[in-house]
Amino acid sequence: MISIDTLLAWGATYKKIGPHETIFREGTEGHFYHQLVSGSVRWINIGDEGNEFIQQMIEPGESFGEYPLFDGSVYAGSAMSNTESVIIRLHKHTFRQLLKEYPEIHFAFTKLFSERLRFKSLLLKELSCFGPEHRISTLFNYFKESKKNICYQCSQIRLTRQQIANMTGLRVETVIRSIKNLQHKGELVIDRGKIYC
Amino acid sequence: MISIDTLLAWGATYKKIGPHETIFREGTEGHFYHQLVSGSVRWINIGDEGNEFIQQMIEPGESFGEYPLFDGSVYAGSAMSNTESVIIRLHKHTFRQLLKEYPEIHFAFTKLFSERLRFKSLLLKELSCFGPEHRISTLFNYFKESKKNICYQCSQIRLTRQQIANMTGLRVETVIRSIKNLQHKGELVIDRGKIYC
DNA sequence: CCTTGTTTATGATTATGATCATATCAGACG
DNA sequence: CGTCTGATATGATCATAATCATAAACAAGG
Repeated sequence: MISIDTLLAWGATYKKIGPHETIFREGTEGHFYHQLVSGSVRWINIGDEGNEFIQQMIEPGESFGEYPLFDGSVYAGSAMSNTESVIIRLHKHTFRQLLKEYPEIHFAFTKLFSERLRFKSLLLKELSCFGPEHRISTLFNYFKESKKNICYQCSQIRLTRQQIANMTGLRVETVIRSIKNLQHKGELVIDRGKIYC
Repeated sequence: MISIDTLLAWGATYKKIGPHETIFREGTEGHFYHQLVSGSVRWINIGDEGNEFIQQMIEPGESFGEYPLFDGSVYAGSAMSNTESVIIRLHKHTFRQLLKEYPEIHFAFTKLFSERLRFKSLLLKELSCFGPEHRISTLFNYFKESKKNICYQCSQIRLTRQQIANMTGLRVETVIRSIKNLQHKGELVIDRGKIYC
């Protein structure tokens, strides 16, 4: 979102994260702007029986955990690393100063929020109105258009079926069976378990 | 969101809307900033068999349909009036000029977006991880805290069971039965069909 | 090449919310 | 006051995804 140079100039610091580590926890106060430099992070909620809902998979260059910086409330979800990762952090106060200094960066954030709201609205509509196959199909289309969680050369979905389940409110088995059905309908291709669409 | 005076000074115009009218339609281009002055509007998606998902009930003073103003894409849902309403509109271009002129208004919008993202994240978590009673209970708690869709004197929920169903991805009958259960558990009170919590 | 752990796959059974069918209630209005 | 309409209520049945159980495939590492 923000160039590394700008962040460093404003006093941001790097932080190295091991695999399967918690970066921040739902319900706690947030004092930092976070941006992923390398690796992979997921932003999740955890239900009663430890079941996970993935709100977003964060890819290098993307920011995460921003709500507290704008509305002053606590984190709405937890951030966990999938692999060894590097993040860059900036203090909340400095971040807000930076936005005031650079209105164009502020507008970029409003645009980002707009797109995220759009995606969450889409997902809500899906979870509420449609069955498994439709949900998965819509999710894949979104990945394709936004070039997220997908290899942009070979169109391979870079998520496990468990992760897809955790993004659509379904169980692994249902995802596996639904994807099979979508293959039979010719909507996608499965080769050695890998999904291409 | 923005004071009527400011809006008028920048050339906004009033528009009167009859009951059950469409203000804008999902998938079409958006050229206006909309703010509800009086009446009631809902922002919805419509599924395959005409079933409705209510993304938001808009109350006087609130703005709606802003995504296209920021990310340049089409409307993510349709806006329909529930009752006779009055809205005030400002051209997209003028709106963006206004934001540049008043950074504090821009920050107010970022905050609003933050809160909306927070709510949508919460709902997604609910739809994905929890059953009917939990969903409804969480929704009511949100109404209580945010003072939305609730009479702030008597705590009466100002929504029909059908509308609650359309916000939680459930059917009316399920909502009716779940609310009954919540009453038995003492989580709320039902009097002549009205829900108090 | 074999071993180990994770991911994908598939069948059988079950539980839950959707659906269908009807009935009752509350409020508005002439 | 009766009439009408939209909302709430309740029982019976059904369909679908969850759950449980188990197996096969694949990737990584020595």
